[in-house]
Amino acid sequence: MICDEDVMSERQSPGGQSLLFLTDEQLRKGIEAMFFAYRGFTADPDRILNKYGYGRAHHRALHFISRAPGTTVNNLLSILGVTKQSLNRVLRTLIEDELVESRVGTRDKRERHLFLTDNGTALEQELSDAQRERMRQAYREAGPEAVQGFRTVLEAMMDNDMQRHFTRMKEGRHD
Amino acid sequence: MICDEDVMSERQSPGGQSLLFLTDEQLRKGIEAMFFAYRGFTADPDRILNKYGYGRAHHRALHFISRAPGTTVNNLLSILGVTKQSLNRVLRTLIEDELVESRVGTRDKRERHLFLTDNGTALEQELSDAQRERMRQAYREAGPEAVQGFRTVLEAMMDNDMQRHFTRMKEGRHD
DNA sequence: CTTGGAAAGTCAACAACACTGACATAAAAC
DNA sequence: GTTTTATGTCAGTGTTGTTGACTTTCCAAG
Repeated sequence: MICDEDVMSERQSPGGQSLLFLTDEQLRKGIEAMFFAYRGFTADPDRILNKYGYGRAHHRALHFISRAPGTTVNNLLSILGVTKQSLNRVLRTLIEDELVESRVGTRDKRERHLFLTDNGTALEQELSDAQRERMRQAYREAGPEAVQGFRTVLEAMMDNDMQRHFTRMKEGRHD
Repeated sequence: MICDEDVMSERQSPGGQSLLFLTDEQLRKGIEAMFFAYRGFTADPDRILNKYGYGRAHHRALHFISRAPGTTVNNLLSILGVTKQSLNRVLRTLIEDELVESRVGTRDKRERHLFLTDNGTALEQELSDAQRERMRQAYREAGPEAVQGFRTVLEAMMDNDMQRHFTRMKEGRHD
């Protein structure tokens, strides 16, 4: 599929550290791969969401509430990187449809803590199952070393803020 | 950053082929990495596009016309995976603004072949430079093996149609 | 206790970008 | 000569994002 010279020209410097010679062509291929892959990445959930009359924004909210149950609206805002008005529109419909529950904070009553209801959990599962299945397939095809590299490059591609969120997520911290 | 056990559980079967044990947790991390990374991937071009009053759709059109000069509208449609109405809105403004030139086909006069003008090439360069710089940075940080893996997983994540387009693109075929 | 400011929610207006459906024109294909 | 293909266009709609203005709630500092 992808031959070595296709991906990267590499030379060994005297000091032992490897210098990379990345041509514009090789970088452009990476860009296109990212574009096409993201389409695949979202295709399955999009189909399911459409079935229920929801959009990608609903998926994202469900995903991160599922990952960090009890998260506040503000925390979700900073993870998703949208305005509160935009998030609020989505949250409102999810709460109205009883997929998400908003509980007033005990320590700070201004804050709303978000949880998935049983229905919410069910939809999140359906979406997640589809997306994970595609991921699992890709991982299986590519093999373990490829997956390691995949994750490493993706992490290096994030903004600092996103890296922070990603790391906190990995560590199970979501306060 | 990412420890081995974090990414994938691997066992060596007697036959020598490695079996992968992918937990939902590991797959979810991959999903989140993809989400955050794509934001970083588009952040720089988005800033530039905003400056000129264009959007992501204009970038995509410019990119693929630059990659496949003389491509037809139909080809572009199938690459981008949008409706002709959606693409047409974008193309019209790019042609009006003299970033893209549309030439009637010689062999088949129904077809329009698309080319970047000098101005179009300039903007495409500006966008591409920013995106390639981020890509280069990520590749450098991650190292050559990681890049190989990155590309392999991305390709496995694409739909078949997208894989076809991607392969044709790689081979420089765009007829 | 009062007040400043943070957190959350709401309303209105708007823009980008996707969609569907219908229709028009030109040219190739049969 | 009819049909199909490629392209373009008009109108309407929906999701998701934006800004700006405003209110309510409530913690915390003075």
